[in-house]
Amino acid sequence: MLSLDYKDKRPIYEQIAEKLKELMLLGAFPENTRLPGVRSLAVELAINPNTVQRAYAQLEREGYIYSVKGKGNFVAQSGKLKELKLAEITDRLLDTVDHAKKLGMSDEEIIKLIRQRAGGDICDNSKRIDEEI
Amino acid sequence: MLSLDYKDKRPIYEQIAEKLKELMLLGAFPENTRLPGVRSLAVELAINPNTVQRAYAQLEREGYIYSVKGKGNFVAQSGKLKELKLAEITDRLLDTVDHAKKLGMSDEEIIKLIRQRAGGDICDNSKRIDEEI
Amino acid sequence: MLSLDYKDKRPIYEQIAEKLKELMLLGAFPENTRLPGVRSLAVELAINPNTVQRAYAQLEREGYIYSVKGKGNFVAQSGKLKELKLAEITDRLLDTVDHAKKLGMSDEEIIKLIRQRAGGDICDNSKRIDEEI
Amino acid sequence: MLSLDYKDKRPIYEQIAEKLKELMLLGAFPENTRLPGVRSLAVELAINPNTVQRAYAQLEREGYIYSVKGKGNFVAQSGKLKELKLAEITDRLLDTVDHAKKLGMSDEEIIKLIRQRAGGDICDNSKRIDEEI
DNA sequence: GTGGTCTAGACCACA
DNA sequence: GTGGTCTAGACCACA
Repeated sequence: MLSLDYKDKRPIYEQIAEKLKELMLLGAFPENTRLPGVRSLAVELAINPNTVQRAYAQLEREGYIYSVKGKGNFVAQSGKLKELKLAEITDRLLDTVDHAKKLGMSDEEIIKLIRQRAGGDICDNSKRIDEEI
Repeated sequence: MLSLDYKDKRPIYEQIAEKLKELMLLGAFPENTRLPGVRSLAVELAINPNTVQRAYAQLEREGYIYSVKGKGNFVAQSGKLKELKLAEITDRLLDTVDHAKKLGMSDEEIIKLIRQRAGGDICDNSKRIDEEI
Repeated sequence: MLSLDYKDKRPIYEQIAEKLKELMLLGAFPENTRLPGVRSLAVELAINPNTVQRAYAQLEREGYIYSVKGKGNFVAQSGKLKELKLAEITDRLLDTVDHAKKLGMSDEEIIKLIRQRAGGDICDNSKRIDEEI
Repeated sequence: MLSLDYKDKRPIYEQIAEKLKELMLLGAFPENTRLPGVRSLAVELAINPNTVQRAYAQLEREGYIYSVKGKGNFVAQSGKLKELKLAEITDRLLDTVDHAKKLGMSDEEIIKLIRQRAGGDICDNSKRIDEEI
């Protein structure tokens, strides 16, 4: 279910959190689904339970899951997840765009780069772009 | 000239390297300018010379500067810097775009988000695509 | 397991890296084998842990090993090692051949020298070319 | 006449020695030619006279030049130079070949690599090579 | 325990 | 003076 990459520089607990986050944001679990228990996941991944616990703690702190004492950890409401997903993506986009701009790149140059990378050239029927800015 | 953030998770040497990188990529120094000496920068930042040394070593490995024994550390050719700048930006863009796509977003949705953030909304003749989020 | 040469001009960390590189390229370790810990190797070689750390850091940068925080340093995939080995050898060959050519030697003269050194003399139907030296 | 590369990791005095060596080995100077004076070469290269002196000292130690007190430094006999040239090249070749062999490569594989690099394939009219070894 | 970072202080080669 | 290397010793995050 989850695969770890020990060559990855990020700590194991963060990789687990990240992977679970992705699965939840992609809608892989219905809301309120119970996640695998700390111990069973630890066994499955052949790692220390503390490490799994740490991953779950982080996910809870960020609002992706909620824990019920003695019951387990559960996936948050799907409304909440959608909100987190949008925030996650826009935050990262903003960061990257800000960085590119700080180095002197314009919005249109950035978009051009994305288009080149994507291979497609969908919006090329628009009028000369720069005159509108 | 440089400021350190001790709350930052990243190691000091990396912060220094990062900041200097930015300055160089922005063209803040003419090529072949001598950077502050290992010891003098250490005094200025109130840190150990070894830490500065480490930052400089990393910058040299990455091609941003070259060091001359007994003379100092010098900014690389501006041609080389431009090349590194483009690589740096596109790498980061790719990462972000990949991440957004992994979460189920299309190229056009990504571009739309950037446009919204930028304030402009040029390519709005495309169909509505945001309903999915 | 490793021996240091203090008469050698090269820094200790580089000697260590070099020796380990050789062992790995020769296939002395299965892939993913754990290398000796930073501290234990330091004790064994009677040097400072930082120096070992530096050697390991360089090997990691060059792709020979990967390090896992809290676990240790591990030998890279043997596929990766083979690739590095070929690169290492051809780089060095190129350098040497370039140097010999810069001093006015032809490819065939170079090959002849290697054959002489190797003991064999297979391609001796070529014209005499050594008169120039 | 001589150009320095400050990005080169080797010390300046070694670069000078190397360049002069090359010129002499290529026969650029008649034997017993007087080399430029320490001070004048230092001025020309905009470096410290000590550095030039060091280069000359090394060349003398290796037999490429001889110095006459109060007169200057002179190119060695061309017989001596030829001998040094051959030694220089074969030494380096031996080193490289030994290294490649230590990593498990055969003489013929090495020669093949050189041929590939050279682009030419001169000796291919010989019979199957491996059966002769 | 293990690697990663940092400090304080030293010595060396080079310029 | 300047960068490069090394030591001794400390602290932290992670497992």
